[in-house]
Amino acid sequence: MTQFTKNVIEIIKSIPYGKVMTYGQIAKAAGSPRAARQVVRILNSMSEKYDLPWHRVINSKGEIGFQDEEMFHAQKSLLISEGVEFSSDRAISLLIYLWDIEYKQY
DNA sequence: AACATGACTCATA
DNA sequence: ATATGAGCCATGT
Repeated sequence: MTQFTKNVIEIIKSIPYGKVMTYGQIAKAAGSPRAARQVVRILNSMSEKYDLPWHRVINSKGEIGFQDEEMFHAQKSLLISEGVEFSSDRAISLLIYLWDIEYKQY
């Protein structure tokens, strides 16, 4: 396991209930600013094994990234159950997204 | 035009 | 079988 992967897993696990982070932000915080795609891959292949709160990870536009309808609804349901509000079909509300913007200060 | 993002996809170890 | 790096490429800034 690379250090980057460890960091990514740790960071995703640290996302609080009802909050979200973006792929790119996780990559940056894990030490590899342009590795958003690797974060995607890690989520895809390791979410179950490492018990990650995968539903709290979204794209840089504040939207759910899934194309697959089934997965899209699964993620949306989980977020709604945590009190996350949506401003449109795919995008979460600014209020929740602010946490990610704050995180970018670090 | 250059650069950033990305629930991709593939080859390799 | 799992983990990793990298390439393709559309979309948007």
